[in-house]
Amino acid sequence: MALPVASGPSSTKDLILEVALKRFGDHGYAGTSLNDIADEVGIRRPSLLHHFPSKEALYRAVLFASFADWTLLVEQATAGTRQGWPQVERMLRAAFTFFEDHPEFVRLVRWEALEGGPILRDELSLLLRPLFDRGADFLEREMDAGRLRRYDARQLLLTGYGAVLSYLSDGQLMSGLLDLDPLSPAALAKRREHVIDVMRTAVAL
Amino acid sequence: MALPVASGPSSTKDLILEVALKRFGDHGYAGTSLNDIADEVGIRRPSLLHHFPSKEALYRAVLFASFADWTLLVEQATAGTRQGWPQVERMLRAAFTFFEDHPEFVRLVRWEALEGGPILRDELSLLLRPLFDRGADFLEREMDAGRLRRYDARQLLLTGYGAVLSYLSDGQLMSGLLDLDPLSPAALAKRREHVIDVMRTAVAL
DNA sequence: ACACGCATCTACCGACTGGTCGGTAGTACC
DNA sequence: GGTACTACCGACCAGTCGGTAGATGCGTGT
Repeated sequence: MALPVASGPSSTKDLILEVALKRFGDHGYAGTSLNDIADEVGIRRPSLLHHFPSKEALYRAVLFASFADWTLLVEQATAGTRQGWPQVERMLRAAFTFFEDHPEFVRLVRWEALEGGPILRDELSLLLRPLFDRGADFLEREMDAGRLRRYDARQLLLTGYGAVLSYLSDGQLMSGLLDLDPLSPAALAKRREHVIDVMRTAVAL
Repeated sequence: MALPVASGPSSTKDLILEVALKRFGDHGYAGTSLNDIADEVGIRRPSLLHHFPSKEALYRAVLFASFADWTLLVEQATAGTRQGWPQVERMLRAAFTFFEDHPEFVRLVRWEALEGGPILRDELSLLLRPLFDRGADFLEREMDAGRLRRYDARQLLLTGYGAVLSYLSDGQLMSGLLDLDPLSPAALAKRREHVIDVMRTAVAL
């Protein structure tokens, strides 16, 4: 009985998903061809289409698989009964760590948010909305209890979303504006602590 | 001598630029075909290629024209000698108004930041960097003078960038998470005041 | 030994891509 | 009345796209 290794996709299908996630994340849906993916997997395009019936089906599978990971992390990070700023910081740190470990996911989400195709509008929103509402409810509860400074809870969530994801998704732009590699561990740590610092000053009491 | 009307492109070339900006902003470089643009302009593709020698040349022209507008706005908003938070708020409001008026520009920048093609890396960064440095210098000066709370100035700029642009670029995602049209005047005003509110709390003294 | 099913292949399709070619109106200048 | 120029067009090019059809090989169960 072999140990399941985190980074070792055994089946061809898993390998396709892994490669597709990278390619879609790097170049978006329109900018990625099935040949690109198949070549990197080491098979021909028809073989790829044997595992997934169409390009859109593959893209959908990649998107939902990634999103499931994200949902799982949110569940873990929001378990427990912590309150006020400590819980906000806990969530921020968990999100940051997750995004650092899944940079392709961040970029995939950004492509999807930008393109705004039917998948996002009709299906992904339905999955995202509960998480968003839960976060907003938490913030509102804590604001009511006087443990956080009062803002519009939903707007605050979007501000955090933008502050964290923009940095991680816009790599080329960042490396043109900053002096060191924006995705290096040092730069990521700096970014993380800065966002937490700003948010703490803005919302903690 | 005719009055130059802001929204009236007289020549075919200007019309092409206008349509191309919209298409590239909506679907990105790879997701836009020259036929799409030519059809909307009302000419055939060869005629379009008579005005611009290639797709990339057209894209480049669109990008630099938009960027020139943005540079101009920054110049205007930073003229004068205002200090501390009032100047930060002034810049924030100017930027927000500009982005509201040029939604295609916001999305174009986001596509470019995400795709990270050679244009961004080799040329756009050179134009963006001075603006970025100037902003960072201003913030550092004001922090040194004790008129703003101390942060890493460059990180703070990036935080503002993400907070403002993410909302405006990710329209479909926002409309799935918020209840009213995220680009309606009411929603935009709400977003603007929220971002300013958070930033004021975070940096004003 | 044989049949079955899965994974993969080669070969091909129609649609579309960015780009080129030759040609044709209309117009301005000399 | 030439001549030259701009703006446009239809036809065509080679290449790529996503997707399909049919054959081959290979492992397994009977």
